[in-house]
Amino acid sequence: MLNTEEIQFYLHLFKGLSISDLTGLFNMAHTRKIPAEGIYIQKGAFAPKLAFIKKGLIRAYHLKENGDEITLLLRWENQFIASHDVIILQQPSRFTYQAMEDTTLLEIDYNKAQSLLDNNPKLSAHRNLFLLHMLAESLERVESFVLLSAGERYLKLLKEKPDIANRVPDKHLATLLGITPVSLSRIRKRIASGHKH
Amino acid sequence: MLNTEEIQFYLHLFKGLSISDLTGLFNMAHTRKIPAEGIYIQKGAFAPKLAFIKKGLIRAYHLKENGDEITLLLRWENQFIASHDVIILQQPSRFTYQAMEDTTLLEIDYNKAQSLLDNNPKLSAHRNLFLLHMLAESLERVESFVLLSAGERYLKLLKEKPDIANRVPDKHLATLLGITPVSLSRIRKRIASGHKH
DNA sequence: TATAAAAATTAACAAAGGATAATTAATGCT
DNA sequence: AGCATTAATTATCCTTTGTTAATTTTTATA
Repeated sequence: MLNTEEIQFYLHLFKGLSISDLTGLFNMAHTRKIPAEGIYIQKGAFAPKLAFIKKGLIRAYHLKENGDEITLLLRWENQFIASHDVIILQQPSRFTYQAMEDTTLLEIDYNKAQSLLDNNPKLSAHRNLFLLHMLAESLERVESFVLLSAGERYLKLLKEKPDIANRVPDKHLATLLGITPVSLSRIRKRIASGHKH
Repeated sequence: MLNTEEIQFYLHLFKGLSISDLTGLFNMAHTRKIPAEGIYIQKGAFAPKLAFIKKGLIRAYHLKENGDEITLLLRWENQFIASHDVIILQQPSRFTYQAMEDTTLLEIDYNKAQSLLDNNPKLSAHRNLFLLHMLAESLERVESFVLLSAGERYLKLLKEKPDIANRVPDKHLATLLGITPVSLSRIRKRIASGHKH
């Protein structure tokens, strides 16, 4: 299922884990391909699945009554993606998860993975590190809303993920930053004209 | 160190844990009292400590160049408090943690706790649940910035923690919500005058 | 390449928010 | 209780953002 190159890659990514630790996980994983614009998790879905993004980009969005979409989350290659409603809150997903590009996932049943991780201290320790990392990410995003202006949040996003602007329409970046597409367009204009923010 | 009533309380709080699981943790914990206005973690501090708030309220804030304070976090009784800079990012705390009331903490050395948890699967599983819970909390706060207006965020805060308004000055609630105290005052006026949002 | 569709920009106006300062209210302290 | 300090509100003015709609640009596709 995995070739030598991939094994090397994952051993490096999950450093500290042995090949046998990894193979247990990979044996219960399967590859899933989502075409661009395809839906990975439908709003209302309740299947506890966790996926590693090998390639591509997934967007989670909320659908407003008037039909407008608000993007809550973008996840890309080498990140994990899951509905936190399903996994953490154990409720149907309030959001829809859509591929923005042709996307390849390594998908795993969360409950099965759980029991495997629970019985392997080394894997448990890694899960712990991953959770801490995701918590830090989320806290940093909260900070950006409290401490930064919309323009500063936009610049920060571009700095941290420069290719995002070529992979996701600005209108989705705008709602991700908590503003409207029109407002982001004005911010971009201000930035382009050398203005401070 | 703990009386029967407290043991009952903690067994219920950390349900699924045995008394022996708990005592191991409590034996390495010590009580710390912070008077109102006192500092728990100074900006720049690097001590890896984790505390359970038995009583009181802690505020984490950022100090701007002009002297203004921006509140990032409020934590109260029966919640854990730690500098995520120190614990997760392993860097000196960028924020100051200050008690808003006379506060009683059960404090533990994070590194010592870690090794104890690492060697006890039941405790590890609980740590995992706590991390998931904190992640959910943080994600929900991100959602509130993306999906709600400032007024809606304020009403949501009051609904989830009604006594907060009597325990923390509005100016701190304002910056916690990402707005200025003046703006919160206007929002309160709009709400009082029966307006929508 | 031509055409249709979607995205981005711009405009105009209204609403909300930020900055500053003055005023009023609440709180703390001796 | 009286006084000083701090918090909250209000006012003014200016900036930013939201809303809607028109226009331009880009992208996708026949």
